[in-house]
Amino acid sequence: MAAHASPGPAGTTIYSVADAAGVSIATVSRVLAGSQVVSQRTRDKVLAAVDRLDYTPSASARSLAVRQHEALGLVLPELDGPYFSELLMGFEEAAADLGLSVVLSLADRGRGLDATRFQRLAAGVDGLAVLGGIVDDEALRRTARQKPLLVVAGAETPGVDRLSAENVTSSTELTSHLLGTHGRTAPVFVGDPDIAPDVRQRHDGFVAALEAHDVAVPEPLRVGLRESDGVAAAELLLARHARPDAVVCANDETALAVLDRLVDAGLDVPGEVSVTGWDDIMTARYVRPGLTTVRQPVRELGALVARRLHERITGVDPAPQDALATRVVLRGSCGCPGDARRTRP
Amino acid sequence: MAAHASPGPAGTTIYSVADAAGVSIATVSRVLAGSQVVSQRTRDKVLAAVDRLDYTPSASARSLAVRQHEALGLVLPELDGPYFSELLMGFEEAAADLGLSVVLSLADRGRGLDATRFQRLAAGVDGLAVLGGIVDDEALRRTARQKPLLVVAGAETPGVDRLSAENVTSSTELTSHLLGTHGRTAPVFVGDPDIAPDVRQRHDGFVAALEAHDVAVPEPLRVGLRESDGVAAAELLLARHARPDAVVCANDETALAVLDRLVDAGLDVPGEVSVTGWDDIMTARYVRPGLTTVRQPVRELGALVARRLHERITGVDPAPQDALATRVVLRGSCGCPGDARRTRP
DNA sequence: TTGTATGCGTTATCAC
DNA sequence: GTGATAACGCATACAA
Repeated sequence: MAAHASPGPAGTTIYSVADAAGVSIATVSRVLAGSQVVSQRTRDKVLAAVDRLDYTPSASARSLAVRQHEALGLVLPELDGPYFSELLMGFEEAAADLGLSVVLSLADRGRGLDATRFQRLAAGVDGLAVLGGIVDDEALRRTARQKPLLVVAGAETPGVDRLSAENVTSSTELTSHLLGTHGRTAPVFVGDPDIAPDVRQRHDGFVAALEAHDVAVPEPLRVGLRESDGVAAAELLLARHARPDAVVCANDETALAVLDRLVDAGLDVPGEVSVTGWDDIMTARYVRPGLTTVRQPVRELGALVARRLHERITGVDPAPQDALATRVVLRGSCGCPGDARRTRP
Repeated sequence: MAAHASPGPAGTTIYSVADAAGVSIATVSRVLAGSQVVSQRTRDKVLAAVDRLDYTPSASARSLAVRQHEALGLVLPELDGPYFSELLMGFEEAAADLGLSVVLSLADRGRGLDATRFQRLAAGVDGLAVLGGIVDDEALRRTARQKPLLVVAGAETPGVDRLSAENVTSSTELTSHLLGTHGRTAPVFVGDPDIAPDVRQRHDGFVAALEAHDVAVPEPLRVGLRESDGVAAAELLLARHARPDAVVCANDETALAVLDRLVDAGLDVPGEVSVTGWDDIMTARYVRPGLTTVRQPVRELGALVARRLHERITGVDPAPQDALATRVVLRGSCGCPGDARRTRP
């Protein structure tokens, strides 16, 4: 065990330092701000005092004075899986490079983030990014009127900017690959388009491909995005009289579970049925057959979001930005010559 | 596209509200604080004004006044893999429940977090948690003197509290299982004990088991914790004249890579060689044979850290806390009847 | 029940 | 080059 909260130099303020150095607080402030006008001699005195007293300026006092929090907010769903980690990493790194700290808020799956917490978060930052579908539109618009706000991978909302990775086109490409190259004729989409704008767009792309190939569009299997949802979907699929010959899943977690459950039930993947995912998480490379999926530049997206926020905060007019390009990654689960070895990122 | 930074009700302060409601700022403050002394009539007037003006109190002004940031800091390495996500989730959730926000700082792998950023972070929170091995001891001690600081899964540092999951005992248990149940005689440890206190403790447990079984203790294979490090380790192992019959890896990422590479090279796992990991990440359940590993209550750890920090901030004397218990998860890769189906969490 | 006045720790605008 | 001093926006002790 160790020292409890401490009597230490806790109450050290700019006044203490000024006293100790025999100067005014203005001078201390100047020195700490790196102003060039102060003489070398004074500077040294001040720095010595700062060091001796172990002084750190109060962040809130500073924020209050400069009218800036020098912080960015980020609202994410409970993050498991690499998607959110990556997004967060990209965001944090970019923010740090800009000298901004990031305050993070995680929403409970399902419930979303309540307006109060959201507002409190917004109050402590200069701008914030919110993953699509977590905060309701009304709260979003209200906040957007107060400070820079960006919705990531979300639905279009009047009055609020957004940024995301491309979905529709690559989903069409992926599905067409299944229909064309692998001659699939009865594909099904696993995922609930209403659960998230991403999923909706992926479904849209799926539908577009089917229509282009004159294939009847089946109702999507509306399940969530977790492993357990994939298992449930697989059971449903297995119970059907007419089984699909291709399962296009909304993300890798569900796809992996489906793949696994199907193989388990004795089906030949990709012989009888193709399975695809979305995200290209680590496990996608390790399973056999390797999971065909779509890779998104998630980290870059996170970084871009932070930089864009900063631009808006500093008043720079941000250049219009298209959705970030994604890439279909072909492995064995769709029917491609599943290289036994996996494709490295 | 949407509204740029906005002329909106940005400069709305408690004074505006007071004016609009025809009361003093003290009353506004009271209403917002939920004080019961104010009359219903006034309360309504104020609330109406707040709503009409879309007022949100300034976080920094409030912090300055109450001398509290109502925020917790968390310093993590760049988080990939579920370990950090889980820790973060547990931490954030507990913090949110306590009404605290969390500001996150990610350290570049290797370099650690520079003292300046660390200090800036510390200045904006009431207490912070740091993952072991990221910030140097000196900076740690200095900060610990100023405000509650907790090191998670770190080395013992005089004057700094810490909290972690159990490592040594479960590592001994795991290794003994290899030596006893599976009759292994030439195990090797993959991981650098100097890279992190966790790894050191796992190695310590490994060594203890060998000594208890009168097995010569080999030099550990000092590599990092990423997949690529595991690949490198596997190559090294494969090149040896005398190959080990058990590979105890410091975490799952490296273990999976080792497992994969070994199987690839034609070795029989677990016939010729056992492979084990640590963490029980998702992929561990999906590979064949399933990866034997150790599961840590990471999320609980994160939550515990946040609560403990809060206790110390509020002056509660925290009860002494042992390391959190971990659990060995036996799957196929050690030689156990690798249930083809995986063990669910 | 409500209002007045002061302090919180900085930054920044003036003078000197 | 340096020092008073006024904001910054809120909480709160004290009066009324």
